[in-house]
Amino acid sequence: MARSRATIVDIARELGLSKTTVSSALGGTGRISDQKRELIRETANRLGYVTNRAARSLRVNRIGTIGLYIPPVARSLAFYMDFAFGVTEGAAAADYDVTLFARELTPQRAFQVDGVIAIDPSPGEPLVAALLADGIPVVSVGRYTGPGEDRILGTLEAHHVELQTAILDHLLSRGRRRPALIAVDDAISSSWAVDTRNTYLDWTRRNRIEPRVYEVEANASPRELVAAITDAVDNGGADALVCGAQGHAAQCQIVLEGRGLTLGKDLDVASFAGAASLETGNPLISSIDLAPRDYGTAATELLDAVIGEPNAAAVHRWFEGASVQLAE
Amino acid sequence: MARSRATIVDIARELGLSKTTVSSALGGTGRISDQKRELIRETANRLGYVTNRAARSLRVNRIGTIGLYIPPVARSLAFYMDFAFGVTEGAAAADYDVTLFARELTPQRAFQVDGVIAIDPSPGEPLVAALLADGIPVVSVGRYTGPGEDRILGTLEAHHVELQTAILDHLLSRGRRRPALIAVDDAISSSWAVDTRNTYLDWTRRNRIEPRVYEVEANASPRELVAAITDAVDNGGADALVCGAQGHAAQCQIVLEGRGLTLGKDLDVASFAGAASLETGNPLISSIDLAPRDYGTAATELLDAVIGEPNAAAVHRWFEGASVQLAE
DNA sequence: ATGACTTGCGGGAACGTTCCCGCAAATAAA
DNA sequence: TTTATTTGCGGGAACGTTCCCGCAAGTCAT
Repeated sequence: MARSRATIVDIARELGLSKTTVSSALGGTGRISDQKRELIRETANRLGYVTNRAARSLRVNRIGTIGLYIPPVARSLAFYMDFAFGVTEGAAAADYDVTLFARELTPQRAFQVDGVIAIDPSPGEPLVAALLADGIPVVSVGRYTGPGEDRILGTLEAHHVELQTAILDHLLSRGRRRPALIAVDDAISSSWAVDTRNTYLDWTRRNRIEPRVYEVEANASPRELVAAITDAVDNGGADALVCGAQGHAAQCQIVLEGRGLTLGKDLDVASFAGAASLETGNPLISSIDLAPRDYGTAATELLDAVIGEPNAAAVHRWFEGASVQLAE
Repeated sequence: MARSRATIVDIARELGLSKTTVSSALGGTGRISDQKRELIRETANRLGYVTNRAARSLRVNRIGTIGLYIPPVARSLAFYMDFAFGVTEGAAAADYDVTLFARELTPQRAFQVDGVIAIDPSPGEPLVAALLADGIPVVSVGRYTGPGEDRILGTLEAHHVELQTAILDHLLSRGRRRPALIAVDDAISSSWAVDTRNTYLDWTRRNRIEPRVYEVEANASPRELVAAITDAVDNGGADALVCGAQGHAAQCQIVLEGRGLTLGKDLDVASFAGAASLETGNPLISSIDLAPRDYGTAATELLDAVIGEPNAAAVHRWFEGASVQLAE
């Protein structure tokens, strides 16, 4: 297999020391003279030593790995990809590996992690429920509701309501009194989807505006999306389109400009999920940058913290990295 | 931490047997009577036993984990997401975990895997080169060229040339003699990007057709894409648009229909990367379904095979799961 | 009956760490 | 000087598996 690597005893033998000394020198523990510690470190990477995680795990009873669960319904969204890489980044900093959880995992695999991050879990998501039932530390990004929800150790949320309200208020300040919401359909009932809908409805109620909600599937074909847009503009009389799903604002732009309309003048377009390059970079489209990468590392940090004290009370933390880009 | 689980000796004690017996019963090795083997299996999952992978890894000198490397330039493409989940699926079948490799990995982490799958590596991709230099078994999906390329143990490729040629031939059979290629720009020089360009150019040469190549960035803004499409149709006189990047065909459709053109009549649109729901499902758009999920599991199977015999000659394997959907 | 062979199981070492202890030498306090 | 205390290091067990043996009892051929 992989050519056998140098171990801690190889280093010890090389220097005429004991493995205990080498171990504590490398681990930063114990009482070792500074010169000796440095010497050990040098020879360690001279010999190409890399610590055997299996042996360490066995000894310290810690896996050194966190699981990442991404719901199947959303797998095609680029947001989750960036989030995933944010997680690996944060994990590397805290010396964790990240393993991908497919939906159907055997219970076997569930125990090969110190904890898991579940992003946008649907209510009662079976995998999350199973993990909770087994006592695995779980951090939910977005709120989880369902069986075992009281065992969730940490929840990380972005200020969706405030950010989205800021965009709606901005549209209003630009004189748009008939903004329509192009929403993803209810099949995704993550707390984000729920918040989005409620924020819009509450906002219309507060401002005495008639709500216009147009539903499309998360992975809608362009045809369906165009239909929704057309419906909103022609029949609904919308003067602004607010898109829930990533990528939709870009499509709106193409459709509207194809019809000879000018963005920012005839109509406004805004995006609630504009993290990807598609929406950002267009100064005419107000959008929320969820900063998925940072979001991911924040989730890892939270998980690391709650793994540390597994029977503390549930932690709720806000992610402050998201921001809103207002048009003009 | 995780509440301590039953071990193999717990089972042995419970049944008055030795740990050796239990181990071989569970592992399917050794000589054990069938009743006893069954009895052991029963009590194992009665006690909720799950094998400690750290201990096993330590003993058998095998990690039980494969790394998955996805190039940063392409992270936003849904194709890779599906591919990744295909990998986890195949990995689970062969009892591997899958860990995500961020670009900047410490050498430490590189040794915590039995092998890695690199999808669409750019020539000389530093991470792949580093892995190869360290003797880690690497399977490349798409061809890898660059330092250490002779140490690549396996390469998996789809029949891009044949599939793409089939689409181009089909366009020609429909009377389209001026198909334009909307290609991703040269920043992505994976073998796929190279093949795509060459296939198109070779095909135009063979058929004595003037090539029309329009470059956009992989993550082009809609504005840039629209510009390229407009350019191709208005200035280039294209009668068909062939899209290299995923999602672009869908945008083409919107733009063209927005201009009052009818797909399949006034103009044809085809996609070389139509795996996502955006392109498929539209019978008017010819497209290649790369079957990313199956592609991923095939890659895992290949990796598993080459890990088995690390000093065999390099294996090249064709992925047969991709298919082409022709319009009409 | 005697020998050869098979079946069913157990003892014990080893994988590479970490961590609890112990112990000598050096230093500080008395 | 004597007595504490600190500093620097090493011995050895333990984590949970797997795997090489060995050994008794049973089966079969001679």
